[in-house]
This record gives sequence, C-alpha cells and structure tokens, in this order.
Amino acid sequence: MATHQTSLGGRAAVVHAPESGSFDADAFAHDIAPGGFYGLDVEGVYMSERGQFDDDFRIRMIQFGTVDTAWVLDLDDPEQDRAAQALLRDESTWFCSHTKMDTLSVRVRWGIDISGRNTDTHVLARMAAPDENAKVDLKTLATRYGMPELAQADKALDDLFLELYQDAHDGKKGTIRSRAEYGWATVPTDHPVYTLYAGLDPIACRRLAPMLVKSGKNPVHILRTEHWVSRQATRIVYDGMLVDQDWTHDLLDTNKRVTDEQNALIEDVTGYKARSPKLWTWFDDHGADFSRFPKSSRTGNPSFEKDNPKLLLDMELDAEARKVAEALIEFKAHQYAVTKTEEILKRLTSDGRVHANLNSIEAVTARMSSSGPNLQNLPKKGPLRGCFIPDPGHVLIRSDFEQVELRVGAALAGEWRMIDVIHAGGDLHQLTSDELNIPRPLAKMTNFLLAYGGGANALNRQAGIPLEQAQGIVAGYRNTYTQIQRLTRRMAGLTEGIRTISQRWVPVTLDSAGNPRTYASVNYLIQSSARDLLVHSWKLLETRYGLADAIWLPVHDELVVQAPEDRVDEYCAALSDCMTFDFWGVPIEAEADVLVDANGVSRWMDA
DNA sequence: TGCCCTTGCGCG
DNA sequence: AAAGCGCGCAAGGGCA
Repeated sequence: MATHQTSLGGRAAVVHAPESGSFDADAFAHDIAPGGFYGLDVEGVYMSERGQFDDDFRIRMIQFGTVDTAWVLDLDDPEQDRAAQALLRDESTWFCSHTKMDTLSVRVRWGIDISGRNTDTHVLARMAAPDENAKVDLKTLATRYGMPELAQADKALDDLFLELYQDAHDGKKGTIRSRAEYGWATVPTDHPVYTLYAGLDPIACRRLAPMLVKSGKNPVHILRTEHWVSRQATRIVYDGMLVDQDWTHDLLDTNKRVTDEQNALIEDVTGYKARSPKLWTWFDDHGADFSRFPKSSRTGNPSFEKDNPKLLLDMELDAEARKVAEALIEFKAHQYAVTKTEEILKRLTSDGRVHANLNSIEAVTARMSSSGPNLQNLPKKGPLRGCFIPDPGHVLIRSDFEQVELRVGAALAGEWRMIDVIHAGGDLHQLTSDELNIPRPLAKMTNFLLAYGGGANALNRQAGIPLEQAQGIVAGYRNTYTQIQRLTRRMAGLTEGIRTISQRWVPVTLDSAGNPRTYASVNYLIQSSARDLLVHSWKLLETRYGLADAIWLPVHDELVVQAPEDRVDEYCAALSDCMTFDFWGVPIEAEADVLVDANGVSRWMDA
C-alpha cells in the first residue's frame, strides 16, 4: 500500500492509498471507524454542464479523513468500494465535505443519501464570512486557515495533467478544458501526485469544520437551521425539475428561426453580425445621427442595448438602414429566449430533467441563489418558465408573501402609520401617494428606494424627475415615516454589522474605496429577516405537516410546491397556513395559487 | 486561448 | 449629508 507521510499546516498528516487488491479492511476500520466524524471527498472525471447527473460522469476515488489521517479508496477495487459503501450507509457516522458535490455524487453512485449526516463546510464558511463571496473554495479556505499545502497539491496536479496530456497528444498543450477532461479521466489512481492531492482534501475539510464554526458569529440554532436548509437544497438539486421538451424545443425553434433570419439579413447588408459592437458605424455611414443617442458608458459608442434600437426609426435613415434597424429590433426581441432555452437544453439530463443548483446561503444577506440555470430570474411574463413542469401526477402551486419586505420594515421600525394601514387591509404605496401627494407609481418607487437605502439622486435617476423634486419627496418621506427614519439612523450607526430577527449575523460590506456601506444596513436587516421568515415557513411546513420535501423551488419571498393531483387543496391550505402569521404585531400573509395553463396542464407559469 | 472586468438585464 | 439592496449569466472588450 502506498502511504504518504506529509505535513499539513505544520502538523503531520498521513495519506493511505491502497492499491487495487491489497486493501487492508481492518487497518481502514481502525482509522476510519463507524460512529466517527470524517472529512469526505470524492474524485471523479471531468464534470460537464450536467454535473453529477451526466450519464458519463463517474467517481473514481472516495476519500475519508480524520484530522491527521486520510484513506484514498480506489473504487475500481470491489473491496474498497464495499468498504466505502458500508461506512456511508452507517447511520451513526457523520461526514463533512465542501459543497453538495460529494453528497450528490455519493447519492448518484450508490443511492445513499448522507445529506442528513453531512456538514457542508461551504455553508459553514458562508456563515463565518458572509461578505467574502467567491473566496470560499476549499483551497482558499485551507490557505487562509494555515494549510497552504492543499493549494500546492492542486498546482502539482495541474502540472501533472499538462504532462499527461502532452505525452498523449504529440506535445500539444491543448485547452484548459481538454487538459482537465483528459487528466481527470486518465490519471492513474495510484499516481502519488493524485493520491496526495486526494488525501489532503478530506483532512483539511475535517480540520476546517470546527474552525469555521468557531470563527462565525452566529448562535448554534442558526447553524442547525442552515444545516437543515442546506439538506433541503441538496434534495431539490438531486430531484431536479422535469422539462417539457416539446415546449422547450418549440420555443427554441420559433425564436431561433427569427434571430437567424434577421442576423443573416443584417450581415448580408452591413457585413456585421447583429451583435457586433461595430454595427453602429454602418448606421453612421447611412444617415444615422448618434449625437443624442444613448452611449455605452464604457466605450462611449452608441449602445444598442435595451430598447435603444427603436430610436433608430426616428432618424433620417436611408431605406436600406431602415430595413436593417427593423431587423435589429426583431433580432433583439427574440435573442433572450434563444439563449435561455439553449441553456436549459444544454443542462438537460437523460432523465429529462434539469438539476439546477440551489445555493442555500449565497448572498451576504443569506438569500438563496440558483444557478445552472438560474431559475430565480427567468422572466415571469412570457413562456420561458413554462419549460418546467411538475412530476407526472403532480401539480405546481405557488405562494408569495404579500409585500413582505415593506411589512417587515414597518414591523422592525414600529412605523405605526404603515402598520395601521396593513391591519386595515390598505395599500402601502397608496398611503405614501396620499401622504406625499405624488402619483402612486412614484410612491411605489419611493417606498422601495428608501427601504434599500437610496436617496434623492437615485430617485432622480430612476424616476426621471428633477433632482429638486426628488429631494422634496425624500424629505417628505422622512418626515412622514419618522420611525423608518429612526431605524435607518440606528442601522447607520452600526459599523460592524447587524443581526436579523433570528440573530443571524450580517456584516457591513465595503465599497470600492474601502468605506463601510452602513447605508445598506437597513436593507440588509429587512432582506435578511425576510429570508428568515421564508425559512421559518418552510420549517413550519415540515413540523406541522411533514411536507418540507414538497418544496420545488424557493424564490426569495415565494415558495413553489409540488403536490400530488389528489391532494392539491390540502397542500394549498398547508402552504397558506405556514406562510400566514403575525410578525411583531404585523400580519404576514400569503395566498396559494395552483399553476395550470389554459390546456389544463400544470407548468411553472400562470394561465 | 485564457483571464478578468464591465455592462445590461432578468428575478426578488 | 448622502448613499438603491441582493443575486447569475451572456456578451463585449482589454490584456497577456
């Protein structure tokens, strides 16, 4: 058996990598005994856009680690595979691993769900440092916590992959992707660089878990809750969303036919593609006057973003340019749907699903985020959300909190004027409209703007009203809502961070000049507390009805639920019940809607 | 080719 | 006194 005697963070570390056929089960069980708490990591082949759910994805090794000893098991050896399985199945053994990657891989390969017994160090890291987005990968963390050897081993593996690739491809370097693809698939499972890299990971992870818990500022109940939410997120990713493939292909075909046609027309006439940044120069030569046209702030060139191309039609263009302008407008109207449907189809796995990632604690405010594809920002209007349908025999139900951020803000501030209106079933935007004597749309903008820490400049810009008027409105708002103003001042005085209603810690973030953005704290308090409330409802769904697993997707202030066809009423009632409660004397309300299209088919969109 | 940054836009 | 908040993704463009 190959054994590395090495050092990690100034402490001895041992990595055992048994060769196929020479596995010592007793020695393994001695180091990694059932009932313990172990770092866990898996090594697989290169991951495509479909992640663990790609038919071609497979794990090659699995590693378990204590704080000083790791075992790297080669899964081509049936004995080692059996030992790994037995340990993973043991209900008394706990694991920690970084991100959902390992939990999902284990479930895909063996059907074992360890998510209830796995602590995600990525989640712990987000709790310890909510403001350090993108810097919580395991290598960076290990380095920060005094274990630079992990990053070094990673670098050595990269070099090895390049070497392996060149050996097999006449010395050619290949692209990053091709090197990774080749390297992960073919590196020998007994190569010392590979086994050392693989072995250090679970040891580092196991050491990091308690360090991260200690360095965070959250009380223990938050950790418990986040572990639960993270488990739910893993379940949602594993299940994925069923795709209506006919619907999606139809959408792609109809939209792509238009974009291809218009793109070809534009290129024929101008020599530029529709999206070329130089297309404007052609218009310039054909009578366009860009002196008062919106410009890209970076290049200073005319910008064809948004609805800007429509402005071309107001110009004195020659007939040819007018035709191109119309083609460009048509192209842009269909481009978005093409990109989105292509992304969905790219992620489609052979089970007909898209396993979008749901990050249970991504934002600084702990709001969840979705990626690959991002389901949380698919347009509400239009047919794109309709690509996603419930499982056979099921129906989707959606329930939104009613104006939750404004209500939470009113409650936290103790703003009685607002609270009275909420109790009376009135409209907060209308209240502002009446009090400040401004139109309701402007009042609505003002309500949100001020809750987000904005000021007169922002109102001026966004509402397109004169700065003086914006200043007047802001002053009026502050005079009218004195308690909101008081809360704003109180929050601005907190230079380190704030605590939400569940005592979650949210740090003050810095602007590009390094100054604390204390003005954002009101929004942090409101946004993050609203996140607490959504999780609160989700947990109620579990404790009152045992229905947490019915959640199909959370969208900030909205829960989408999948219900069996014959229990729709029951699920609707449960959802309404769990999302309706009193918060600090303010009613929080939600109503459940069944999502069924005009043909009686349930899909993720309104009829 | 690869990396990094910005802009614009969808959602809340 | 003033300061719009949180995300992810595509595309463009500078740079090595």
